[in-house]
Amino acid sequence: MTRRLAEVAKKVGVSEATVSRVLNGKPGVSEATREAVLTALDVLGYERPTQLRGDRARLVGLVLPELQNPIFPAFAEVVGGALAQQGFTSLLCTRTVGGVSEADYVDLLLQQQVSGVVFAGGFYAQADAPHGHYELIQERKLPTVLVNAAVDHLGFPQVSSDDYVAAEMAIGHLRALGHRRIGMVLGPRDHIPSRRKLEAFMAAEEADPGLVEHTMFSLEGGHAAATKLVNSGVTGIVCASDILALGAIRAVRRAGLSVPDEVSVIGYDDSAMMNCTDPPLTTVRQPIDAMGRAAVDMLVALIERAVVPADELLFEPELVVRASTARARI
Amino acid sequence: MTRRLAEVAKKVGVSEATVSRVLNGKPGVSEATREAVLTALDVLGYERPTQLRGDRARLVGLVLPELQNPIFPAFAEVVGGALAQQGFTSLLCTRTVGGVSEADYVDLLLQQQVSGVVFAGGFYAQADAPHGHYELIQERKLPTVLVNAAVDHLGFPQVSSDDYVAAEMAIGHLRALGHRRIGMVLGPRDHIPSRRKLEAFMAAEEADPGLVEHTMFSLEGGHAAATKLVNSGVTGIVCASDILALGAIRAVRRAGLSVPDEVSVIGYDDSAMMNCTDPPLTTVRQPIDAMGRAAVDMLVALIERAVVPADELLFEPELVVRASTARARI
DNA sequence: CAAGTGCTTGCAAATTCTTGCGTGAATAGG
DNA sequence: CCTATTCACGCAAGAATTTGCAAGCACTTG
Repeated sequence: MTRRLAEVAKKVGVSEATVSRVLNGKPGVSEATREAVLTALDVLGYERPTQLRGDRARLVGLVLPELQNPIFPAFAEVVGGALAQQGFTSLLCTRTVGGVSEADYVDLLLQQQVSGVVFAGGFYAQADAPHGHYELIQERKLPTVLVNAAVDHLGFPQVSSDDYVAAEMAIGHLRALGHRRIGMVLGPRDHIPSRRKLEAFMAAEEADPGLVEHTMFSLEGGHAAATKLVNSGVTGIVCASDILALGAIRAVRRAGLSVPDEVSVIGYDDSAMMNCTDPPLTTVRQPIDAMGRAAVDMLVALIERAVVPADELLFEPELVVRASTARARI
Repeated sequence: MTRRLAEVAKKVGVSEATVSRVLNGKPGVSEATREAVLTALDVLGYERPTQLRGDRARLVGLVLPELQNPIFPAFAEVVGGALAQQGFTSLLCTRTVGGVSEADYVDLLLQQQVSGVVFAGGFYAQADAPHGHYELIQERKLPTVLVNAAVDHLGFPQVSSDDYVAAEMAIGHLRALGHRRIGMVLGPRDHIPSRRKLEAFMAAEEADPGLVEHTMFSLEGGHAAATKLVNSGVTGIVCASDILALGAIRAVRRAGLSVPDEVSVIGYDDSAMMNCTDPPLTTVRQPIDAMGRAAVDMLVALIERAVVPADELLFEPELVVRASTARARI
């Protein structure tokens, strides 16, 4: 009935093929014909068929594990801003304790016909967590980018900061200050970024596997883990997040020691306000600005059907020396 | 008999399936057909069965102005958790600098058929900001709850912490410590919670209107405002947010003075990590846990068609004395 | 608890658009 | 005047999208 392209073709007296070529800017159409088609297109008010995902919603899901650690809100702001610039709207999905799981959010996002998803700090980073929902995403060919180290077999493009180098920097900084007995507070054992940091730790000279503690990413976790390390006599503690580091500082003080005079503490992330803490926290900064932007660029490329290799893009972290680290006493 | 969806389908000359797809924003419908269906829907005054609307998505929008101030992520966690317990999923919408406005998010949420919306710190709190999108919500009768003081005429139920009392507490605390020259750093002039705090300030003894500064809610804003106040010789500064207070502390130190020995600073919110700052911040806590839960309860009641008065539920804040305030020197 | 109503959704058919290939016309060169 | 080359264009295969059918699901009703 409404053979729209065919109608235009008939009006101009050419074949559908020619009209199609004009619409797509393909060569092989004479200037006169092209113009005639263009005019008819205009007159008949032709609208190109909606390129489904591209034009429909322009929604992108951003899935985060929590909002307590300020790095995640900060990352959300970067990604949200970058997406907005490209004409996308971001939907922030945060796992809640008693409630919505990552898989639930994936279902939701698929149902809402989002154009793509950015995951940060999700289950993909934990070897023992369920990964079924990621397969679902792959089946549906939904453009997806992961932020920070993931388990191996997923095959999504990734944007990460280099955990190995970050741990090296932190340990190197402490060793340069004369620390020899250095402890590490990491996330769960199956957490890939923590594993990478552990590798760097084990590669360092005089590394003592007994001085590595695994815990949850919370202030209390950092406190508990650091208490054990302090009891083992460390003079320097490298933490896998700033929150852990704040917990560690509290633990050191509870033990009657001073930071940084007796024990140095290094965080990771450089989240907001870490320069307002007591003492201002020495930490390894994740370049979240660059990472967020890169993740969005990749995602948009995927959405536009470009071929993006499922590689991991590694970003170099940066040591930010403040006042929670000092020369070793002894 | 009254196959309502079928009726629309017949009128447009398509199948029920197509109408259903349009109603649910599913892909696979041409733009022309979609428009035709939408028109017919409008003409025939189709209303989707009430149950489907509530049951299908169980989505609630949570609209926040930013994520830099940790009070907003914290609030998002509370509300998200409370909603999850009630079987709702929250969609976090954050205004981004160059990008998506509050009105855009309202459009989006309406289009996504959310069951309700919670606004916190939105344009409703600013007298001079555009309010058109709130009217749109009222027209559509979308259940909505506002958090913290709003301009008068909107008529949504509200959950607020009592700004007047909060300011009284802060000022009372400083006066009890012997401070007489007290300054105040507030948000924009048209910001209702700031106005309420100003009222309390003006009602206090010896209040000097010259010691009130209005600024943006950012560390830099607090810094700038506090610098002026310090130059005016205040010994105590009451700030309208913790972030402003951190900026104020920085300003006091830049002026070569000490907090709290020479100038006392009080924040507002008691956001996370304010006990880790240097010095630990004395602040007035918003009971966000109770507020968030109350907001969700109200919203759920609204969604279930209960009658909820469009009142303002006032929550009592709480003074948390840490180490950024001390007895006045002189 | 079966039957019915109203809506949603998987699947396959129908429609619409894209593209490789070949034809024929116009032009140029021999 | 004949042949080679180029170029626009249509044909038709095939890729992609839209649409209806009918099964299925959630809920109500007899």
